[in-house]
Amino acid sequence: MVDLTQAAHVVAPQLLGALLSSRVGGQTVTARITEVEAYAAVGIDPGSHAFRGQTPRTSVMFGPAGHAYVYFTYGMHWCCNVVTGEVGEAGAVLIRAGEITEGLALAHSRRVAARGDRELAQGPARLTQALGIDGELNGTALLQEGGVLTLRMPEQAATKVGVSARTGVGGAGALTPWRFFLPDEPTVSRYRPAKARGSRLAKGYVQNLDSELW
DNA sequence: CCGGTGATGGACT
DNA sequence: GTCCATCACCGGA
Repeated sequence: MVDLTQAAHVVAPQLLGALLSSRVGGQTVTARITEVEAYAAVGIDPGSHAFRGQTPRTSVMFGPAGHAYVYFTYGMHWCCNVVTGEVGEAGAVLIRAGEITEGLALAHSRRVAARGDRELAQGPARLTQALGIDGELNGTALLQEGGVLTLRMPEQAATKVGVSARTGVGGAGALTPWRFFLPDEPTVSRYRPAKARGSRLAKGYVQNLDSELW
């Protein structure tokens, strides 16, 4: 069984294959998680929202594991994290992409721009949109039956896991390879290293590392 | 398939 | 004022 009170980068690869379901308006949409990113405890990860300490926005991250930290970004997008670690640590795993396995019609109605099933949840903001997740669900418990959001762990842990640097994180935070994904899954978002635009800095990052490296 | 760019608002320095 | 844990759309190849 997955222990969510462990560090985020330990929990993150174990969430690959997990099923995240939302029941909004009485209808269920389920995504099988194919890509995640880990954000470490307060003070040790410059890429984490919690790095500089607790603020009103990040208060959920400092609470107990197994709750959803949902935040708003770029003026229009929501992203969903699973809080990990002990209370006060503020670890989190960002759910970056998934395959919609239930509620395809409803997911398409929420994501009109998606050209096919694979694009429904291919990316963190696309996934929240397909599942109808927004800021109202910030702080929701994920491990209780009958909740609006439910996270069901995979029956078997993934044996083959892709590893890379995190997508939108630059600076010192880019040094830790804490993006994990299921190889050969079409729903994994295309890899775009931080600061790739016009910069040669991120060019050399490895896209797929052996799982032995972590 | 690929890279470039505008949209858009809130958190934080 | 600056920086985003991003997406959709456009044009070029």
